[in-house]
Amino acid sequence: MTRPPARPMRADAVRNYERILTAARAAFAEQGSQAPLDDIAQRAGVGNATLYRHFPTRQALLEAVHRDHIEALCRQAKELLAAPSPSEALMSWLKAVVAQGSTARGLAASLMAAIGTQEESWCRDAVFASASALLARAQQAGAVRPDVTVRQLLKLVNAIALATETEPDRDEQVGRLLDLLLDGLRATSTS
Amino acid sequence: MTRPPARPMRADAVRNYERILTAARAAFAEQGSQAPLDDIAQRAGVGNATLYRHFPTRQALLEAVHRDHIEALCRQAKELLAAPSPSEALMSWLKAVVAQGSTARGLAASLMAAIGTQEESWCRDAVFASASALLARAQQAGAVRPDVTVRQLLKLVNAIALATETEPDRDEQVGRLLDLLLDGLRATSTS
DNA sequence: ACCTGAACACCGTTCAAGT
DNA sequence: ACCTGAACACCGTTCAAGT
Repeated sequence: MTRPPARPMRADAVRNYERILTAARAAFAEQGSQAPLDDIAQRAGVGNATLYRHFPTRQALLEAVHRDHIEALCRQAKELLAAPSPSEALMSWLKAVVAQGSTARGLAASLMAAIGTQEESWCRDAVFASASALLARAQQAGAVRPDVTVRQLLKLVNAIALATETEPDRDEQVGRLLDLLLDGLRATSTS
Repeated sequence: MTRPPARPMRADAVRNYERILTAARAAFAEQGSQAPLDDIAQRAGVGNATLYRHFPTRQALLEAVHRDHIEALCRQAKELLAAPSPSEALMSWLKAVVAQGSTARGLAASLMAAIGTQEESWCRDAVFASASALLARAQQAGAVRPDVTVRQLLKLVNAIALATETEPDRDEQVGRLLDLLLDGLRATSTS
């Protein structure tokens, strides 16, 4: 239900939808993913109930805001599936995931929440699909432990993104932590 | 300031202090670390302002509630410093940290918040001291990468605890994720 | 000194009334 | 259909008044 405009939408509704997204993007960037929804509505120049009408939950709003980023990640995953080295492809993608999560404040929290949820989540499904394909290929190539699940992998990667969100030297930190994790993922050469 | 009773405390104040702790422990266990403070005050049979008087912030209350657990972890760290294998000592301790974080709901979040904070935190100092000693010993023994910092280590470990907090098969998950991390921490034998 | 309930502020959610 | 502001509920924080 956080999918596109569905079908026919009144012109003012479309405009409000877009304005809310723009306002939310700015608010999340400035104040983090806990930014007050009333603030966002006010920035967008709409009533608070209108925000709620378009986005029933905060999670829905977060996913919509980060939709471009997530779609970019999915596209990148698709390209990487054609890369020569399955393990390097997976590694590259995970780095991109954390990079996105670090750049776009709130994306990490958004993903983490989506991973955990039981409910319908377009965001989770998309990310899971991308990660699954890359992981499976790396495992079939014998480059990554066969007992690692997509869920575990994403949880860990997002945990890193979360853990470093407020760090002063974010980029440096992310690189090192991710290297640690990726080393742990490697299948031991001696079976 | 989350330290012990300081100095002379009126009898009823001491009793209230204890009752709040007991109530908070139960509330955090049932509802997680976001349990309403008003609920806790009501359970304890005190005014909400009394809770606030004893514990100025939620963080202070969380630390006080988990004080026993944290002290247990510190004691264990001290013992493990005398263990024959520095690397196994570190590994054991980290497992204990996650186990505590998983058992006592809210502890993981509490620690994570403490690690990140700039402010005075008895909790953070104690855990940092324990972790530092064990990590340094393992690094000096050449068993763990020399470029891993205490901060990174604790962030990762707590991220695992956080990431698995709501998992159905928690114990299983924790074990596997921690193994992955610990493998990554190992110094490569070929220098 | 310490406790208390009430007041205040803030924010999410719902609803009756508008167009 | 969709929008709106106001109402309501919830919770954290502060304060004036009590003992």
